Amino acid sequence: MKDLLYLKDDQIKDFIEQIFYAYRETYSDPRKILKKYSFGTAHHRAIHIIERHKGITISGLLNKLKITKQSLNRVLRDLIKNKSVLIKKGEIDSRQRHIFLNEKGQKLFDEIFLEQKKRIYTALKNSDSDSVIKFKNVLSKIINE
Amino acid sequence: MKDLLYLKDDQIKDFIEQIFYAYRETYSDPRKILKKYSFGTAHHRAIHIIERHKGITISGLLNKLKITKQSLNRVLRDLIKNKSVLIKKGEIDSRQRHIFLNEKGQKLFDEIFLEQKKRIYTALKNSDSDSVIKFKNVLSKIINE
DNA sequence: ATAGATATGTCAATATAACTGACCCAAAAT
DNA sequence: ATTTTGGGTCAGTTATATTGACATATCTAT
Repeated sequence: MKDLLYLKDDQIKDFIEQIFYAYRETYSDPRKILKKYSFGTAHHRAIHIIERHKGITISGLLNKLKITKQSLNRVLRDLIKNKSVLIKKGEIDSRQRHIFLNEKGQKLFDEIFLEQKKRIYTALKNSDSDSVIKFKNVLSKIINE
Repeated sequence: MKDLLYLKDDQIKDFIEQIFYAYRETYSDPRKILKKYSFGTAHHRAIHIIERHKGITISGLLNKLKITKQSLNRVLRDLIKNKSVLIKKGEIDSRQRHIFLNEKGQKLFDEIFLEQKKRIYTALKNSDSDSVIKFKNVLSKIINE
């Protein structure tokens, strides 16, 4: 058994602070781009998850975003109106809606991502692959509960 | 030169998604406690930074939180009213205000932290010390720009 | 001593993104 | 046939941020 010095409260407090900064900076980078389309971070988060989980259902998206369906509805309405997002009725279960980015939405995502990527890319480029793997592992553990 | 496979866009997109989850979960854990005191996450973030940077000035706090002074003012007013936070005039530069948690504020911080700590503690406990060091390093690089 | 810069405080209006609660319909599951 | 599930929507409210304008005290530099 190691001494677990790295589990000291101060270290944990630092992580809590750093996670806040990492999130804030990562998601504030593309705000100018979003503003061009009159979108905010709420739209960004939805677009991001839709791009990563193509065809996700409404309830699937709700589970990832952890917001109310009323909140999601407003965001999706904006994205649909803008023709960035496309909704398809489920073929198996026609109550369900499957959500996709269409061409316009994908272009918007790409533009956002290009901006947002810089920060992460630079950080990873200056780290070795073992660090990146371990970063990913710890991050996963923080999320998984 | 390695192949840098770990810098593929999909990996970066995953990180962007995971950083969002990590932040959201870490900061939503203590919401019930905050609600007892009629505080929200804005108060929480301020308390956290004040605890980690005792005696920080208003402008120092603004630089860390990256909000406007009007926003911070509302939060600080609540915390002062609640007697969780104490403001001292600067001795060297009396324009400055130094911000501290007083006993009540420290107790509140401790209560919040106890709840919030669980998630991080568990994640770190299940990682080796090398992983924790490397997690910290990559996280720092993400923040530093 | 005075002029300008800095640190902070505050009023007012507005924007964004979330919430609660109450309903509704259509389709699936029992 | 009834209940449950997936989704949609109206209305009102809350939390947290913004912009812009100004005010005051104190420090710095000339």
